[in-house]
Amino acid sequence: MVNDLELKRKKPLVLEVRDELERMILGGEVPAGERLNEQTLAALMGVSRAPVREAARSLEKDGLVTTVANKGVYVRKLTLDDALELYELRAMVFGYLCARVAATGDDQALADLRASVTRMAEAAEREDESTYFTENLAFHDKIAEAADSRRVADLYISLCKEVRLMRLRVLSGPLALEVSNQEHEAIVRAIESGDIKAASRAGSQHHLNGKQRLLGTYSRERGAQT
Amino acid sequence: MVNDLELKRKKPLVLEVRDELERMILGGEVPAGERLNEQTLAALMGVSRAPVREAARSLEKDGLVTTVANKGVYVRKLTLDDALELYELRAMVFGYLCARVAATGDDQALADLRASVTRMAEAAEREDESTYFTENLAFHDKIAEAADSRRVADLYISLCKEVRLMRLRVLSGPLALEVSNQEHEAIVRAIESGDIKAASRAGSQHHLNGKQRLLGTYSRERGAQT
DNA sequence: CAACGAAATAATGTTGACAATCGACATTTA
DNA sequence: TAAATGTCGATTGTCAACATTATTTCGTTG
Repeated sequence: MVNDLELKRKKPLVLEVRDELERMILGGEVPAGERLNEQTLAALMGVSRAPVREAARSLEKDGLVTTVANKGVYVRKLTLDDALELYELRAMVFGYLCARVAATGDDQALADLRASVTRMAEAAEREDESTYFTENLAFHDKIAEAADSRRVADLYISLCKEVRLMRLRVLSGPLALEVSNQEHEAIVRAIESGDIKAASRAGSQHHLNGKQRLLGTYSRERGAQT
Repeated sequence: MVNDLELKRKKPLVLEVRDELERMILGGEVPAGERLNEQTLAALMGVSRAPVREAARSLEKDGLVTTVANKGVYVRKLTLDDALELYELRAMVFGYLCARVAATGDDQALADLRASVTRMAEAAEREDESTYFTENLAFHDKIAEAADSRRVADLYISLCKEVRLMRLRVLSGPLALEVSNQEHEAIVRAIESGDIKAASRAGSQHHLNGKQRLLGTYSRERGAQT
């Protein structure tokens, strides 16, 4: 029975640990630059050091931590320049993904994307930033999946997590949500029309605009500080 | 018992194992699709299973192997479509790297690149494919380094290794070497002139041309077979 | 009192052993 | 005979102990 299998879902231990560590890092429970102590974490989760070690190495491949030989693994600390580079890289990769979806996209995936944009529009209307944030992540994941290119999709998802290390709040204020979702709308429209180049451009532009929003946020903060 | 590996223990053991595995895979000693047996490899290198395991996980992040739970790690087998995607992805990333070098490149790096192109020209003249192959890899690595963006450079180098999984010989014949190096020449010239967009275009085009050469190779082989 | 160095401490790196899991083969049964 | 099931062997997953390396502490010395 299917239900039985789902009930006793037994993910490999290392994946459990990995997800927990990722949650702690992206959730901000452990600050950037902090060292992850293997045996402390192992004791905390009630497992041995081996799975923790392996999970940490797995996170390294996603760029969330950096490993220093004989010293340990540290939560990666991004500089502004690092973040800007990530935005540009993401823009390229996302443009590629959008182009692929436009070229090969099936109707089901397209309908999902449409529905997602609608939900985000509603969340933006309500100024519900939390819901918008979650749905926004899901929207981008959907495009990555629909592009049917595991290698590139994994890369893109990894880049998105990496950016989240900075714990930015560039999408705040009702106007920002509105503007951001208009870009989503443009992406979906380009994909629907099957215009590959337009889809690529719309996808890239979305993250390049995000980069500009980030720069705006920083210069504003800097102006407020001084 | 003392072993060769134990003597040169300057580098972390896992890196030694990693490099050895990578050499075996890229060198074609273990065929694509083959499973890597942990304890066999451990015994072969005179170490325990843990470093082998960790090295294998490290190779997974570079896309050289895939891991199946409770079954083991397998040398990744690329389809033609996979390879074509990799070429496009590489083209984007390499274009970005070239643009960065053009924007920030220091004179020393530029001189190195020039010298590298000269050496490749000489190798092409002699029809020395082996030397050209090695120098070609070094040339691309140099650009990745000079771009001063560890994250993207690592990605690019990783993508190049991944492509090598297919063990293609698209660069064979004196004409191919000549043409390929003309593209290198164009890249260096664009970088020297500081023209960022031209550098990006030249870099991308280089790998897109490589993709076309690959397609040509395949259709020719297919034609010969049938 | 500052500076150097050695011992103590704590962390990671490595190892071999044990447990869990999967695939293959043999056995049973309808 | 063929399908279902039980058992076995091999391999990965996990663990606790040991070795090595980095850091800290504290005493000695100039």
